[in-house]
Amino acid sequence: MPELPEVEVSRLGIQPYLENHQVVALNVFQPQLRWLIPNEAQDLVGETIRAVKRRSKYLLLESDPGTLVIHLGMSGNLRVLPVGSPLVKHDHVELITSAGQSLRLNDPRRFGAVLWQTADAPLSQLAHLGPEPLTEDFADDHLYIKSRNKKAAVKTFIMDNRIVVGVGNIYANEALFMSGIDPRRAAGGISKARYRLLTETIRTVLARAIEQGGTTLKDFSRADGQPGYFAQELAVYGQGGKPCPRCQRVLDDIRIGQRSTVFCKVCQT
DNA sequence: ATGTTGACCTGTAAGC
DNA sequence: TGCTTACAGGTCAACA
Repeated sequence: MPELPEVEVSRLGIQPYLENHQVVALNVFQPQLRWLIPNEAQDLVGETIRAVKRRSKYLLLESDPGTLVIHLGMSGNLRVLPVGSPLVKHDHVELITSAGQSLRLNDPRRFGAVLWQTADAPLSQLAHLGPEPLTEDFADDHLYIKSRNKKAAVKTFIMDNRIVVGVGNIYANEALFMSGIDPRRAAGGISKARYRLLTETIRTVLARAIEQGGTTLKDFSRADGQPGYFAQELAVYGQGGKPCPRCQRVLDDIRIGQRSTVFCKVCQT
């Protein structure tokens, strides 16, 4: 569900309620998410959350003894509510702060995760991630250099977290359309100039989506329950069979790596 | 090594 | 009205 913009919107929404606040309780109603929630996560109770950060699509609640790591998977959502608000179906975890707020993780499909990381036990999930697309680490020629001799489709390539993080299916489709690149092309056969354009497009589309509060397709919402408004700016995602916004030809809807891929055979080469 | 596929799980919509 | 199938924002392990 959430790609980088939606995770960042969630981070911005929960940060004021968590940062510099003490954790009073971590209540687990369903420990079996993507992985079993470790008992060590209870080490957060009694600690002060020093910072709320993000790496890739992982949210990081940092305290002195360790970091609570939250991933929203495909259907996860975070809300901040007053303590005692009624639980709803698929509320799996709640974190209660000394300010009387309850952070709720709701995740119908349970592909999300809650993990605990310490200096002694770094998480493998965070170990081999590529650069953050909205920082200097995502260099202009990074994609070009990494793609040489790669035969996989360029869409699969930019969705690979080892190459660059945070580009999920929505924004991969959008960025490739905006760059005029056919998503089926082998990553290794694309020019340096086109990768520079794609790099810039990935930066701008992600930043724009964050500005708009993310993309709400069905169930994503901000921590205050409000939807994001980027869905109305989507050019191709979910628009298969409709006219291309640029040339009016019918948009193709195919599968690449088991993910729906929408593109224009005229505008994307 | 690289590329591809199945698996995890629930909800919803479409087709018969 | 059912029942079955396909698909959905992600990622990881197991294969060829």
